[in-house]
Amino acid sequence: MTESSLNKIQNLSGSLSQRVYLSLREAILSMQYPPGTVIRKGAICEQLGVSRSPVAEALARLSAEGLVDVIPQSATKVSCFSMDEIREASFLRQALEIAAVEKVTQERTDEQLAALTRNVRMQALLVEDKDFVGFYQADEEFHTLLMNFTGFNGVSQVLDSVSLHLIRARMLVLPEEGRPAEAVKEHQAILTAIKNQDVDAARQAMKYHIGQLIPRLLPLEESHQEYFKT
Amino acid sequence: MTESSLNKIQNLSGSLSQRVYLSLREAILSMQYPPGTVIRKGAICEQLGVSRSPVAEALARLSAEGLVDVIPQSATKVSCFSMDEIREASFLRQALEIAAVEKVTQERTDEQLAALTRNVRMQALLVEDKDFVGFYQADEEFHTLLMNFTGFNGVSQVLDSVSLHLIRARMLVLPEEGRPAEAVKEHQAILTAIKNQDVDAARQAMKYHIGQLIPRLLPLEESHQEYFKT
DNA sequence: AGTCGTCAACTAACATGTTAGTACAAAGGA
DNA sequence: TCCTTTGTACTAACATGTTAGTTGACGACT
Repeated sequence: MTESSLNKIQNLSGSLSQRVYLSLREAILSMQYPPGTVIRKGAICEQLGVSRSPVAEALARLSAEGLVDVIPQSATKVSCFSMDEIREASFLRQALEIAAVEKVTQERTDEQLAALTRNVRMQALLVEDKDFVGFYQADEEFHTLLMNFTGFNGVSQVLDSVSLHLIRARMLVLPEEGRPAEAVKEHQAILTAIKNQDVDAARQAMKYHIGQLIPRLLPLEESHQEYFKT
Repeated sequence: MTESSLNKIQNLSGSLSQRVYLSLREAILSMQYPPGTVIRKGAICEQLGVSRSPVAEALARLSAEGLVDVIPQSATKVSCFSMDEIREASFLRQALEIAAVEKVTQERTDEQLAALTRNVRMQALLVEDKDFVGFYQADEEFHTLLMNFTGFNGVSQVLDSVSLHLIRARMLVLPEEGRPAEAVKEHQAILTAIKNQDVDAARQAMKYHIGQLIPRLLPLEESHQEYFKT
């Protein structure tokens, strides 16, 4: 692998710093750069054909988000998981998703309900066809739709930023037999509550749904010990 | 004002970038740099006696947090308020504080309850003495205590980062007659719910408490039109 | 007089040179 | 043999030089 494992930044838009940031972030979240990987500014510069300034800025942002740990004057590493961080991220995600689903349940329009219904139907079809990649995307879209239906444009990005560690850790979890089908059922429960404008039911359904991730992540601390903080 | 309105960075710790970041952030949040203020890298460099690199990095972080708007190749300005952003920040804060108070209500220890009780008592005394600055600090401490009692170390920082626009806007609200006393009562209601381990009451009390801020911020859009996005 | 095009001044963005702190390894002493 | 020490190689952090894009004002043309 002499060639870069980074996405070509030519395909991205924005300033160089922005493109470098997106490229590195993608590499980290997709586990192409697994936890513990040493990131050297020089190597990144060479691979992407840019100078050290935009790379430094990108790494500063990743550091602020907790995706990389900078050891001053020494090295920069992709940050390791810690079960505490994962639990915290799950807590934050739960808080945000619950608040969002409560608001949407109360204020939903028929169009919004229709869009969500369409999405969940699609999920069911994709699982039936065993198209798990497609289901994964539809799953993400379901949650993004909910966030956008709150009427607040930024909450989706905030959710992403607090869920970073979850997204990354989830890449390690093999798709368990039957889990996608369960997830669809949970989404349907949420949808039903939204349809009925039952705030308590929506909250409970969402709480349960988000809570399902942590137990599936727990075994990782044993099975991928090398990715965790000691 | 030839002399800097920025805090001296010598008093801060960490890397130069970090210190510049903290200094600028403080200036923005305290409204020393009101919305719309043009920030020139050169001027900051001169005032703080550093070169452009750490300033650039600091501004990049502030930009990512939404405190400054960078106009490419042209200028950097302290971002203006928008009522949408403020509503969104309030929504996010409500989501986090509610989740936190629910968790603390369920899992609280006697020591935690005692610390909160002590804090609220202090609040009442400070209001009685008309020490509103002291009350403001105790108020903040109350919420910080709650966050820390969730057991998650980072939630307090996440709360700060989503509440940035609220903190800044609140600087414009004059202390209304009687409001601090009301706030103490609301804190007492939250405390009582925590004491009784009544999750629903805690949620309702917190929701009400956080919700009180928005109506008090609404008049700003008229009275300080110059600080708002057009 | 009003409008459009041009140009000069200024800025952020980027590239590159310089400094200083860290880590690791080899050598010397206990 | 193990611990300490010292020196070297490497890195992030910082300073500074360079580029390119934007803005606003001035002047020419309508």
